[in-house]
Amino acid sequence: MPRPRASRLDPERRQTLLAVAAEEFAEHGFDGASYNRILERAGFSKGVAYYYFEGKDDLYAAVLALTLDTLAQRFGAWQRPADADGFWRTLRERYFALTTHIVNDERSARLLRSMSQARTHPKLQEAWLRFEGPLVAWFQRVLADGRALGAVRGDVPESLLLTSLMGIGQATDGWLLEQWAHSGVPALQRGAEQVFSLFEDLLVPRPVGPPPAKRR
Amino acid sequence: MPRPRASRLDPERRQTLLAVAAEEFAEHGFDGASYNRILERAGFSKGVAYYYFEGKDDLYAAVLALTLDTLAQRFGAWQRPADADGFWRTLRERYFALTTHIVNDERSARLLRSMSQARTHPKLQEAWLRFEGPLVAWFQRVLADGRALGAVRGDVPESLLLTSLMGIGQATDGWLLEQWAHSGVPALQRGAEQVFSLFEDLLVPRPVGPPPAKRR
DNA sequence: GTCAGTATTGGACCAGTGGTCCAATCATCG
DNA sequence: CGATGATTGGACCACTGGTCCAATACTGAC
Repeated sequence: MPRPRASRLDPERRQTLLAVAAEEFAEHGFDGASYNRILERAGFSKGVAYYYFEGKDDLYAAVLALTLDTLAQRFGAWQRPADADGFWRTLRERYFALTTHIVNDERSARLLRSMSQARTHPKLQEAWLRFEGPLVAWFQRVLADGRALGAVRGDVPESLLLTSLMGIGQATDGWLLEQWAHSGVPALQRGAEQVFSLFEDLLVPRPVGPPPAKRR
Repeated sequence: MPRPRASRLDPERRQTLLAVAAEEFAEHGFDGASYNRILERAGFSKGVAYYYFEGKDDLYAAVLALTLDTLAQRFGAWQRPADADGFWRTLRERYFALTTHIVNDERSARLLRSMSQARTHPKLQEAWLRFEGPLVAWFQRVLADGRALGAVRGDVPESLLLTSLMGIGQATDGWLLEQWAHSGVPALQRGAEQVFSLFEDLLVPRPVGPPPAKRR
C-alpha cells in the first residue's frame, strides 16, 4: 500500500513517475524492471521515492491499480441478464470489447500480462491479494449468474470452472495476439470468435443422458 | 547450452551442483534463486562455475533438462492408439499417471511450474526453445492422432486447441494441488477426474446440426 | 520577524546480485 | 626436468533494491 503522504505528492510529478514506471514494468516485467532506472528517468532521488512509496513492489501495485481502474471503468459492472440467451450475448460482447481494448492499448495489455508473474512472486503477494479479490469476485458473480440462468453447467465445482476459464483465457490471449501480429485484424476477429466458442463449449451445461451418437 | 567441457566435470561434483541448484530453483524460481548461494552450498567457486557453465541461465537449463529427461523416460513415447476409444483411454491413463507423479515428487513439480516464468524471461529464451520444441511436438502428435481417429474436433485450428489445452492444464494443475492440500488424496482423484472431463469437453468433436434442445 | 518543529529532499552508503578476469596451481607429456 | 594447457580460487566490477541522515524548505505560533 502506498504511504498516505503519497496523495500529497505533486500530481504532475506523480503522473510522470507512474507513466515511466508503467513503461518500464510493461517492458521488462516486475523482476526485469530496474527501480533505479525508473527513478532516474522520472527525476526522482532515492530519498523522495522511498518517502512516498514503500518500495518497488509498492510502485508496481500503484501502476497496476491505475491500469485496472481504467479497465474497470471502461467495462463497468456486471448486471445479471434476464435469460440464458442474454447471458451469452452480454458475455460475448464483453469479451470482444476486451480483445479490442487489449489490441489497442498494448502497454496496458503487457502490464496486465505481467500480473501472472505477480501471483507467485513473494514480494507481490500483498499487491496480488488486493487485485485478485475483485477480479475473482467479478468472474464468480458471472459464473453464478450463468448457473442461475441455466446457461452454465453445474456438474463441476465452480472453483474449477473459474480456474479453467482464467487459464484458458490467459493462454488464448497470447494466441490471439499472435494471430493479430501474423494476419491482421480479420484474423483477430475470426480468432476471437473461435476462442469464445471454446469458452461456450467449456461452460455450457452438458446434455443429459448418454453421449450423442457419432453422426456424419 | 552447457560448455562442452561440462562433461569432463567430476560426475559427483556435477551431481551435487545440479541437486543443490534444483532445490534452489524449485524453491525460488529462476529470478528468485541466488546463483551465489547455489555455488557456495555446492562448494563451487565462481571460477569453476563459469568454467563449466555459461551462467545462471545455463545451469537452470541443465537442471530443467535433467528433470524433463526423467519425466520423458517415465512416460515414454506416444503411440497412436487404434481407435477413438483407445485414444481417450490412453490419454486418460497418461494424465492420471502425471498427476500422481506431480504429487509424489513435489520438487520436480515446482521446478516444472517455474518453467512458465521461463517462457517470457529474456535470458531464458534459448533454454525455453530447447524444451518447448519437444513438448509442443508431443502434444501436436497427440492432437493430430486424435483428429485422425475422430476423437478430437477438427473445426478449430490445431494451434488454438493446443494453446487452450496447455493453458487449462497449467491452471488446473495448481487447482489440483489445492484440492490435494485441503482435502487429501481422494479429493485429488475426484478432482483429476473432473479436470479430465473438461479436457474431453474441450476436445471432443462438436455434434453436428443445431445444438440439442435443453432437456430435463 | 523569529524561531521551533515538521515536511521534504538529495545522495552517500549498504549488502547482495550475476558476471569477468587473471594469477597461481595442477596434471600431463615430450 | 621443463613446458604447455587444463583447472582453480577469489579479487573485482557494475549493477540491484533498500536504508539512512544531514541539509533544506516550509509551516504556524508567538
